[in-house]
Amino acid sequence: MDKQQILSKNQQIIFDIIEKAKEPIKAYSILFNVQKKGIKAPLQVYRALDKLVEIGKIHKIESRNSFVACKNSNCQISKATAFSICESCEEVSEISDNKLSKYLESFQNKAGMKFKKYNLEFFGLCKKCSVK
Amino acid sequence: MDKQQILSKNQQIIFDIIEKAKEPIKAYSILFNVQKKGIKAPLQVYRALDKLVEIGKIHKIESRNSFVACKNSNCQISKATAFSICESCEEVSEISDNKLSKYLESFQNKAGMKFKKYNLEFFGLCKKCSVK
DNA sequence: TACATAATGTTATAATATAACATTAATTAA
DNA sequence: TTAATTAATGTTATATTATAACATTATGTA
Ligand SMILES: [Zn+2]
Ligand SMILES: [Zn+2]
Ligand SMILES: [Zn+2]
Ligand SMILES: [Zn+2]
Repeated sequence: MDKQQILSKNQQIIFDIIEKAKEPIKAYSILFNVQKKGIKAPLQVYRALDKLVEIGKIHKIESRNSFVACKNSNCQISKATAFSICESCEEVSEISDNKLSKYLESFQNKAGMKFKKYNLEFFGLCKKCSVK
Repeated sequence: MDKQQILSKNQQIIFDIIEKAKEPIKAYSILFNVQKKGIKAPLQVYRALDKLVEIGKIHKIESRNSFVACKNSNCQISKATAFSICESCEEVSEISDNKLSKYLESFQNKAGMKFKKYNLEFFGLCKKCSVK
């Protein structure tokens, strides 16, 4: 429940950038943004990203290779994530829907595999783009 | 409903390899496999992959950057896909579950965005790996 | 045939991500 | 409070994934 976590220097710098960004942001765009702060190598960015994903402060949008800050207090440490993605303007929102997450968390496939995690990405046109 | 489609030479070669593979296969692994058949450049592979995804003969496993043949006659032209992924052995299966797809196809988020497509990836341990 | 569209071939390069190894900082436990 | 352990950082090089740009050939259609 409690996501509180002390971030290291690089983790904090990189998290701040992702949180301030209004749209998903890519690793090398983050790298470009933090070079003035002394983070010079891709690996420094990727390590911070890995950790931030692990502790659920950010999520990776897999279909876009980009990252967003978590907007959802109950996506249990990044184990259950759902997003809507506009295929026109690329706007991404994290979906917070209790019924949906309950449904997916309890989903059992025929092979009886027990799931620990899921990621769901919906694609379509956002309201703005669908009137154009 | 009818996925029948005549494939071009490169598309057929690449589809055959993906279909024969028992596990998800990556673009450059496909490239390696088809070099003896005269397909020499990444772009030739990626173009065939794009087309095969578009017509629903294969799907991309986004979290793995790999491709599998569709095993499911009713995942309407790749618009609605769900997979289970074992985090230990990386086995991937396409989930075919009518209730799940009905549920997700009719899902409406709060922003009222109309979805045309979704992709869902479940992660866990397959039966084999969970007894280890 | 002629026109349009789809697919192919080719070279170069962009974008995304990790390996390997050395060093420093923070945490834990004797 | 020091030693041991673990987490984070720094750095260089390289691996992996994907697309741009342009020329050519094949296929479908009027
Ligand atoms: Zn979240
Ligand atoms: Zn939009
Ligand atoms: Zn399918
Ligand atoms: Zn397994």
